[in-house]
Amino acid sequence: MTVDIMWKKLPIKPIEVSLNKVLRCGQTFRWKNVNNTWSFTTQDRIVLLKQFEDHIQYSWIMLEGQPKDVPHSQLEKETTSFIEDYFNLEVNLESLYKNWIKADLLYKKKKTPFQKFPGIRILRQDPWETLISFICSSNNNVKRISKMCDSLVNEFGEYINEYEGIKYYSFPNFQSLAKPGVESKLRDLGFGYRAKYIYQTALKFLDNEKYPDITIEKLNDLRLQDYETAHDFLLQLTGVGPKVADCICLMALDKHDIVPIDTHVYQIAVRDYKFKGSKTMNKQVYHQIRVFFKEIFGPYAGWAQSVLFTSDLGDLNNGINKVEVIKGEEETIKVENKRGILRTL
DNA sequence: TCTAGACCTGA
DNA sequence: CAGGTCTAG
Repeated sequence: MTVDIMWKKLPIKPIEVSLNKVLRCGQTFRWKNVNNTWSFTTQDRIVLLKQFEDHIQYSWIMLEGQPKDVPHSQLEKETTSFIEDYFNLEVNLESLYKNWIKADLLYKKKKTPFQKFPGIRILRQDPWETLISFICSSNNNVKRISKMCDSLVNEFGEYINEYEGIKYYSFPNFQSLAKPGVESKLRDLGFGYRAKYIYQTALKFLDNEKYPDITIEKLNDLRLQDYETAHDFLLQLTGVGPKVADCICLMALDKHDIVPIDTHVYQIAVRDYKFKGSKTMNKQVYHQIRVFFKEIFGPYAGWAQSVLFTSDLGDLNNGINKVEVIKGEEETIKVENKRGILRTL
């Protein structure tokens, strides 16, 4: 059975969103690049994206066996809404970059990463998915995190449909991950000690007796709460420390000013912004650096940080999500790897 | 309260 | 060593 795909256009330039960077810089681990088309699943469809010079083409494939009586125009509207929401398109990135460049040039003599890496924005991802993905990220690398997220949807998600010979599944809900045996299954899949974290966290959402306060509704509601409330809530969950909590705050809960401090960002602060380094990374230093970056870059400091992080990352093409590439058309991103002295935080 | 070590796995 | 967290003392 062949599926008809109708492509639609959104007038967005690469300077506002660079899919190749945004979808591979360690915010999301689940987009696949199949023959130069990006693909992702929501709960009820596969979303497809393709970037061009002055627009992005998008399409979708519905959950298999869906009733056909929903008008095409409505499905299109839903898909557009998802894209606008997921990519935070109401935020004008170009004007943010202008301010960041101005601020950054006070610290840099020549070009800043913002001039070399346009189009990097923070996504507005689903809180539950972001929570589980970033539990996987602890002491881990992008390639393996991507592989783990792929295992997660294939093993525990619901089947959506097929595209280009690949079967797509939705991201599993907490009920699926709280079932008996999930932990050992995750161990078998190579999750290591994170298997326990994920299972325990899912259990807390399931067990309304012991944890009446921990529900998906409350998690989603954190978008409307202040940062401290959100941060404290997340710290209750197993496998979530200050760094992972901040990633979730920034990438799912609309806390645009929060800069997650990891080994990388710490080094950037010391190396490029003359932050007075301390030997150990404790809670106090963590807080100091976050305030430090917020003072430099302002209310969207978390967004700015992702540009710095990506420019420092070097090879973005290291994930497993690149499925197949048309010969000779691969976009190569050349970056000198500036990683200096090492991580003795 | 705060600081070292252990912790899964794969490159 | 990888975008850390948990635990004991």
